Amino acid sequence: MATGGTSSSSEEGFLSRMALNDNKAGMEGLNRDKINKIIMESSKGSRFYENELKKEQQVNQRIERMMLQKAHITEQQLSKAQAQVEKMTSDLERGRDLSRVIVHVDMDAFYAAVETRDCPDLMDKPMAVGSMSMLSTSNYHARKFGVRAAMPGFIAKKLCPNLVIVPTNFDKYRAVSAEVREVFADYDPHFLPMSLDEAYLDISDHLEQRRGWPEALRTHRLRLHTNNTGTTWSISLPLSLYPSSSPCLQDAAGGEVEVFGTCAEEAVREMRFRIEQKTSLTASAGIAPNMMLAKVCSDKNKPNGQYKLSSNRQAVIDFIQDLPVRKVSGIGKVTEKMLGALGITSCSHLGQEMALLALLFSETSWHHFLHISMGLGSTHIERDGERKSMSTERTFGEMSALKEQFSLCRELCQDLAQDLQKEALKGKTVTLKLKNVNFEVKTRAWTLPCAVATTEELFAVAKDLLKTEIDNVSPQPLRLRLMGVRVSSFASADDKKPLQKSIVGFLHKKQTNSSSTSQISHKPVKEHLPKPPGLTQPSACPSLNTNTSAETHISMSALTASDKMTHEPTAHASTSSCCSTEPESGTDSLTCPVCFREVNTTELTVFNRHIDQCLSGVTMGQNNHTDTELERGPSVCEEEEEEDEKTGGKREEGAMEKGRELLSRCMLDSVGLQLDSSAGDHTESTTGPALTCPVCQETQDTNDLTLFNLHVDLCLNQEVLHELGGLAPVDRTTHTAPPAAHKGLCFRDVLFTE
DNA sequence: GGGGGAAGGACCA
DNA sequence: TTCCTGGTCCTTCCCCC
Repeated sequence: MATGGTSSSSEEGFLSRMALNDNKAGMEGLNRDKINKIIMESSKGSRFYENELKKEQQVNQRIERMMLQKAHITEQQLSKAQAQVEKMTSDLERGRDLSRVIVHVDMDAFYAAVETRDCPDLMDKPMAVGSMSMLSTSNYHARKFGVRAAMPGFIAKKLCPNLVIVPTNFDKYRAVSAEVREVFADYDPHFLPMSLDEAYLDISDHLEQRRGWPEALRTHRLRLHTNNTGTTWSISLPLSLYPSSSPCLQDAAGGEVEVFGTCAEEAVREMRFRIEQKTSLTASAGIAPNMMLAKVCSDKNKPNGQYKLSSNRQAVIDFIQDLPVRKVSGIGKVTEKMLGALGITSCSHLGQEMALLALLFSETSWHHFLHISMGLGSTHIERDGERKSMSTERTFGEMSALKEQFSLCRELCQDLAQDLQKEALKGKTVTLKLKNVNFEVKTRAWTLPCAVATTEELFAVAKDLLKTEIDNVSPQPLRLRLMGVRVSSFASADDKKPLQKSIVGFLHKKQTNSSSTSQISHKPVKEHLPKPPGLTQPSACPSLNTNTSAETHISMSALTASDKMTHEPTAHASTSSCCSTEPESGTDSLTCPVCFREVNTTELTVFNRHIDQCLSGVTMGQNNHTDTELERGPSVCEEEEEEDEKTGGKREEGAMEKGRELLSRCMLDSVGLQLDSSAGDHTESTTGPALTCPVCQETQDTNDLTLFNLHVDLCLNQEVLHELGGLAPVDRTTHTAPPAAHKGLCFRDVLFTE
């Protein structure tokens, strides 16, 4: 039921949001009114409906603000914007590239088609793949009833009582997708898959080669297929579905063959033919000079069809003229509605109102609109760069019990940790996503100074974020219907490189450390530095390895933590001189990884003592190192020191304590890493002083680093388990870190076991 | 005022 | 009775420097 005060006009508006989106192949000419009535009746009064109503109102408010803004635009502003648009238009026009042949291939009703292929009984029935909660796709029979992807199954059933709902089988779809991709690769080895059933290809190079191909290379034989019931049938479709200039011939064995031509349309027709031969599934394709247009074109003759847009400017402009904005990828229901409020429904309108759009929308948005209105898009297909985030989430019936919530949280962290491990990723930002029973979504994120990846590390952060949310609604229970955990801010490729074999490398004289300088110096210094520990971070750096001993020190990505704490200061030390290509020579000093100062000694014993003092805080009175110093490094350190003198050195000691602790912990990571790398080389590792465990502080009766590592692992695990009980996110209003168990960490003996 | 993190939302398949 | 999942990008807000 609509909330009080809901006017009929807002319901009308709401209907546009909830109503059938028939912007999909196979859904033209439906009885929209009848379908929408059923959808509304099924949805009204539900929490989902209420939430949609709320979102609709927010969009309406956005539109109102926009219209108000529009009313205040002066002629002068408009003409200025017009000049700006015109300049940009001519710049873009000059750069227009019509030389590439881009193809967008989309499998027809993919999941449904796979299921139908494997169960021909479904052939003539309306069917959908998914569940009563949600459908992934539907076949063309079902679409005639208004049943489509992203529709709940129970509503679909009301629209089409005879609908057969088949559960999803992603393993099967992945296998078929792999077969399809094998065909794609023959036309563009660098094709860009967008999902299991969709890809972009640049076939320009293929066409170049194809022109010189003999007919035999362009001839494909029709094959017989056998389905899983043992029935054999010819999968050759009527040739009319493959309109071609080339004849259908018979080969020597009497089988039918198809000869394809050399032009783009023929190449794509051949590709679709081969996909169909290989998988018994049909695909549709669009051929155009860029990705944006190819995507629109692939929808033109769906299903089992293709459309080519000529590579000349006028053809592109003509094609764009009457294209509804909603057909363009990237323009969804909200943008469509906002543009609609300005009277813009087609791409030609978009072009006409560009000056207005430049004043009402952000630069990114109106630039995007301008590209669309000119029919411009990317002509360079490149695979996505590095992954930006990884997440897992789960929807369930109402969950209010704390125990269940924390247990699920841990499960999600575990799943995510496994996924991260598969791709050897570690990230610094952990985000908890919660959707309550009213469909309100909240995300709560925390960024750590070190990259994390294990279940315990993720859970340590996620559970604190969850706890905070639970506390916020207390004494009411947190009534959830979805929970998710995401990790982002992955360590960059640079960070992953083993810049330094061990922390000892860092302690070498600066001139010996040119490699790390060259790796890092091109980036702004600040980017590489950890946030001031204890100032904005939640809890003890969970990058403490909590893995089992087998994996504790070998993780490559663990380098990120050590990089942050060991390489960066080095980079820092060299940053001051990085502009000079001349390495500093003749320096008889070592740089302290804690205070970043140069210690005038090359004696490790003396230097060790200095580090110990820095870490234990004994020298605080003399040093007054602050977290800010830790962040900025030596060049700023001195200025701060002067400032400190002026301000009487009043700094937050608690924060400093945290900073030292955090630093110590992150350095422990480095130590672990070093130990492990040395552990692989026993000839080097079995000499040296007795080893003192940096966690329990006890001297171990062994020189064997493998054994010693095992001991440290055990101690660390215990330490972390202890900590997991007491982590609390930082109070963002006061910016103080939560208390965490601090141990005066002395890892000198471990550091210098060379 | 700019940079950057957090939060939320749009959009896609 | 019942409305997904996993990802990217963008905008807005706020804090800090």
